[in-house]
Amino acid sequence: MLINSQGKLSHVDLKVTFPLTTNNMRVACSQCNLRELCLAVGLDDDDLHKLDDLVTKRKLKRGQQLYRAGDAFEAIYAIRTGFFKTDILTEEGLEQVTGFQMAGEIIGMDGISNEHHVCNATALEDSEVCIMPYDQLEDLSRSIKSLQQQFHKIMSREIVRDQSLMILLGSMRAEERIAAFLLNLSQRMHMRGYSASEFHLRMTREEIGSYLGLKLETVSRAFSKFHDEGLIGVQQKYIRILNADGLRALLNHTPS
Amino acid sequence: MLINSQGKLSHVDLKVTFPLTTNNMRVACSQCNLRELCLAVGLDDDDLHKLDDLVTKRKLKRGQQLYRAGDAFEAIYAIRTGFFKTDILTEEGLEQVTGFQMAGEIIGMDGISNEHHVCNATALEDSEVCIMPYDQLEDLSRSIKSLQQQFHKIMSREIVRDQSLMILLGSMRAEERIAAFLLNLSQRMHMRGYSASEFHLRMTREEIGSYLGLKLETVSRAFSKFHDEGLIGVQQKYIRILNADGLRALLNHTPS
DNA sequence: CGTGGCATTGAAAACCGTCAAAATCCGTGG
DNA sequence: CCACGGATTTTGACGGTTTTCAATGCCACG
Repeated sequence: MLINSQGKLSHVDLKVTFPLTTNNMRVACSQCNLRELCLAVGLDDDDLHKLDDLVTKRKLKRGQQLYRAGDAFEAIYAIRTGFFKTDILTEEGLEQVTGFQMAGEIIGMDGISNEHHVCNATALEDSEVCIMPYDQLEDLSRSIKSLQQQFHKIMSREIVRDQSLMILLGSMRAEERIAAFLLNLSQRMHMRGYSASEFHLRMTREEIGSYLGLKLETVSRAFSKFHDEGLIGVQQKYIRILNADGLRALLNHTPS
Repeated sequence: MLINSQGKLSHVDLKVTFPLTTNNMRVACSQCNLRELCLAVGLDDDDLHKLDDLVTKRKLKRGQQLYRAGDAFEAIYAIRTGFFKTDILTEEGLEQVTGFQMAGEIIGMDGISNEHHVCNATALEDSEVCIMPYDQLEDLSRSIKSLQQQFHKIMSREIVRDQSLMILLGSMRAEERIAAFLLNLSQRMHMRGYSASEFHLRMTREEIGSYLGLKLETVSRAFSKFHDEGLIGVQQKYIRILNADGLRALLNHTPS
């Protein structure tokens, strides 16, 4: 039974996801309840089993890194459970968070271009990933058209996601960014069957700020302001969305 | 002979690039002097000809749009000559530039994810593109491994590029952003055989500002300041890089 | 029960945006 | 070829937003 780390039962249809082979590092895409989010979209049973054959899994403790900038690129990863951040160390030694990823999302594609990863991927809670060796995935996607298409869509989606963030960073004020961030998190939790209206942040204020191009104090102040206005409940990392429309309203009319 | 729109001769090895077929919309990747930047990297002659067969070309006048947000996604495009911008209209009706693209670069991959383009692509000078119908390209890349690999690398490079811009937008000050922008342009001109130290900007101050998350006045002020400091020469859109190391120095030590 | 990381809050300063006016450029048409 | 008009750019003064610096408080964890 899929339980997230808060002990909250997911709404999605859940089945015990046992390995299909004797090797307990194996995992079956065909049995995975995240397959509609993942590379497995659109694959028939036969092809799903071929995908199964190249996937292994790995558990990570909170704080562990899945890969680091500079590591040779060998695989892309599908998050089965848990929560990750990706970040880059700038030349001045500052950390910049480039994304937060949750179950069903694919990470590591930054490494394809020069065969080395350009960012770090760190588990922000105990997590489990599917490892998909890239050369095998390439081979398989030449023989399975729908796998090829899905892979391309996932890469393209990453491009589009990055562009949304560029717009956020390039054109929104601090409070707009934070409202957008909360609404985005809320929606992604909801898509995965969790409550859209209350959740635990897995990251610090500093990591949120780094992601949004703001200082941690600014993030904290915006949370406090939203709290005072009755838009959200804030108790440290526990967030309740009390007035989602109110948050959305902050995004629409440009105040200036 | 490849002449750019300023009449400046490119340094790269140049040949007359005649169409290989009677259809003068055809164009030969095998004869293209940009093939080392494009999808054709790593293809042998035989495979190059297969790629030739699916490529057509199109000319655009300055100001014409190659595709618009919402258009059905049909093809990706390699820029043969000219200069483009991609931008998105935000919900509030503000334009946000997401990139400037020049010869040898591939655009349109944002459309793969939902089969519609999410941004507009506009020629900033008279330009010519290679049209690569996406379904045919997918088919071909299933039969040519090196084409598949190159295509994946190009998509990944786009992801990495977007992440660099996220870092710029998230962690740099106005003058750092503009120094980085000028150095990036300079380097890309140089890679294409043009002078790294003098070039014409194809875009307005407002478009630069939109791209960098700044207002046009801030861009103008930074140009003036760099000019006063002897780092660059500025005459409207004509830019000379007088002290590239000085510009780079602005990026390294964080002033605060 | 203390310790250290994390978060909150305040005050002051820096940075960039806004508004406004003038200058320059470019394309067009006379 | 030159004059005109609109778009673009430059520059200044001011104000708002966010950062910076600093101090305090909170919580989780050993």
